[in-house]
Amino acid sequence: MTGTIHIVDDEEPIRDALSFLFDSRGLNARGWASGEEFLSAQPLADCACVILDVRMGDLGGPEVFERLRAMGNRVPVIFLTGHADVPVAVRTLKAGAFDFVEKPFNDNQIVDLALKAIAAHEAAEAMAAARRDLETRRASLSAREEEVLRLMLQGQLNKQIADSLGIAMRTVEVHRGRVLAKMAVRNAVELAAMLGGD
Amino acid sequence: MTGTIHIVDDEEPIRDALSFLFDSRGLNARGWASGEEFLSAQPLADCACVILDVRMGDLGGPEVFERLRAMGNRVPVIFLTGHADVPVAVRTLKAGAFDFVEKPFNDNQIVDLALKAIAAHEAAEAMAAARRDLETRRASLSAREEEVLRLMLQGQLNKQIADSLGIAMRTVEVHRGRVLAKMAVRNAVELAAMLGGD
DNA sequence: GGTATGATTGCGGAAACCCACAATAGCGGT
DNA sequence: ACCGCTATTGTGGGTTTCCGCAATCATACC
Repeated sequence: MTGTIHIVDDEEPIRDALSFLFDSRGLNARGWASGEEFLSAQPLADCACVILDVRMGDLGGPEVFERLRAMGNRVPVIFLTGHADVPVAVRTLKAGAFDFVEKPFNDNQIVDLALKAIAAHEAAEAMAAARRDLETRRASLSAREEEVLRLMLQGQLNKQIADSLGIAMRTVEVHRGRVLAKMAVRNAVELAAMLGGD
Repeated sequence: MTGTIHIVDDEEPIRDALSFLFDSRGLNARGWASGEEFLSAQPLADCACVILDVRMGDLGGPEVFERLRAMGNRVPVIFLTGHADVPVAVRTLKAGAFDFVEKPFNDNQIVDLALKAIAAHEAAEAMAAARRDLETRRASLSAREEEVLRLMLQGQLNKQIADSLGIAMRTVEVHRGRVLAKMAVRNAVELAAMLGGD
């Protein structure tokens, strides 16, 4: 496992307890006393998981969560709360939080949750990386090539594509060849299998 | 919009208020005084949306939800609760509930939520129906045809598939043709676009 | 024993795909 | 004017797909 578990809570005893807990399980953890402190500690590249207290001084957990997402960070977030705040729980979960736990929490449960979050995120990251790779490749296509790609994915024959675009079949063949090369696949089937119906 | 909005709550005033509310918006709604009553009113085929109170006599909302899911019903469920029960909210949302609302609720909010739930479910249903259609078709393939299908999706040529399976290319061609026919597509690209990397 | 289903293979051919080589043309930047 | 990039089209040819016609074989079921 790579990355650090970041604990953001304004109560030092909680931070210390969680830090100690994760350390004792061989997990790399670090505490922060406020949302501002955590967020300004850029870069947050080594985030494996973030544990956020809901109620903190200026910046509450949900706000920190929102800012993380706003800056494109997809790290899994587990909320801790000492108050039975259902609307906040619902909102954060629907916004993509991994879990929402009431204090006092169970040690094993929290560790388990963090591990699950990290595992799920890593799996999602692998998928996302593959997807980004495809997107990057696809972005390198010229406008015409992109058009041809779309029609290819609809299962159209070169001749039909040529008619749709009002160009010669030979031209379509050339575009098609370039598309396959740029997308790093050997044939249209592989391409369609990766891109699906997008 | 098709189907009825089912309201399951042991408090008659709430049922009546919600029924009246939905009726006044031109939505078809019906109330039930208990989970048992609702569940035993088979078939539940015309469910567009279910609104469940969390705490009810014998069978609580979460249990009703669980049973619905256990019997394969994917209808969107909105929970209502009079008590700030965070763990239940978290559990039900993670189990796929559409939303979790605290009483007292806002009339417009509830209607809006129900409409959103129904719209989302209908969209999901359309996707699921297409998927089921594919699954059904795929299930009609013979074992050999399924093998050939898999290798086709990997972008392998007939010759390579023939080598992989240790059979003649002509045989692969026959299987391939039958696969395309049974899956109701015109070529391998269409097939791959629908099935993706499955 | 008869029948049905599915796997297997061959022959031959039309249509489609893929590509190397070659050429023309427009557009934007130096 | 020259260069780089892209679109465009043609010729020719090897490869692959798709399919009709025909046949053999095994398994399972009546």
